[in-house]
Amino acid sequence: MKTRYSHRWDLSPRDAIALQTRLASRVRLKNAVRYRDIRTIAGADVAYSKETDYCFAVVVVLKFPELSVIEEATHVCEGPYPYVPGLLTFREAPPLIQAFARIRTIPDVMVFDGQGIAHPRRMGLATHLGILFDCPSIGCAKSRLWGHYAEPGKLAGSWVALRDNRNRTIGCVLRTKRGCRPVFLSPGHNVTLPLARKIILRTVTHYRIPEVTRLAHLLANKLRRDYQR
DNA sequence: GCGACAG
DNA sequence: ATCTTGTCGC
Repeated sequence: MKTRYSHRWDLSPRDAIALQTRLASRVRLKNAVRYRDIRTIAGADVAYSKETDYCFAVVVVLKFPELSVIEEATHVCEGPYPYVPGLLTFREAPPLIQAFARIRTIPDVMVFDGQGIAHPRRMGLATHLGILFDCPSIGCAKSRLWGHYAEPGKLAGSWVALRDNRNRTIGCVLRTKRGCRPVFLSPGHNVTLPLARKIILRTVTHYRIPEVTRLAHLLANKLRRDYQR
């Protein structure tokens, strides 16, 4: 699978921010897919090596809602963009795009370990890649980057809205498992928050993290191990 | 100046 | 995110 649009990634933080602001106008927050038509879902993640400066990207495609693995693809590269809050996309998208290039199944939805529109410029990793691939996408982060919220209920499945400074809903804080910290869900591109929540809840099995990104995360760590170390 | 800050 | 084994608790 290849991106429909592309641009440079070696931008200075200042230019990267300007690009995010420009791209933000392209986000579409309506459903481009119906829940009952979802047959495949992709999860992506990147692992890093502290000493070698290498990064290991993984994309896994699962059958939905069965969650059986259909395809896996990886990409290893060196010298990723540094981590800068708000610019995670510039660090993870380049290797992920290469991994996606090795996937032959075009997924109905993509899920990323990071934010969607719950971002200072509404351009988190999931939104940015959703736009470049022109594919419905969801951001499922383990912690907050942007927005305010009240603690969600204690029971699995309970959630509260995540809102920005102007009190607009930009996502939700979802308790996927009782006794566990919640996850931060936000629409990436071409999906509404209700649909994103429905999809993610159907993708959570025995862990706090939905299977798609959890599997990608495990595979990325395995790739780093098997590589050399 | 101080606190916040996806992975 | 990364460096890391055992271990406290349900």
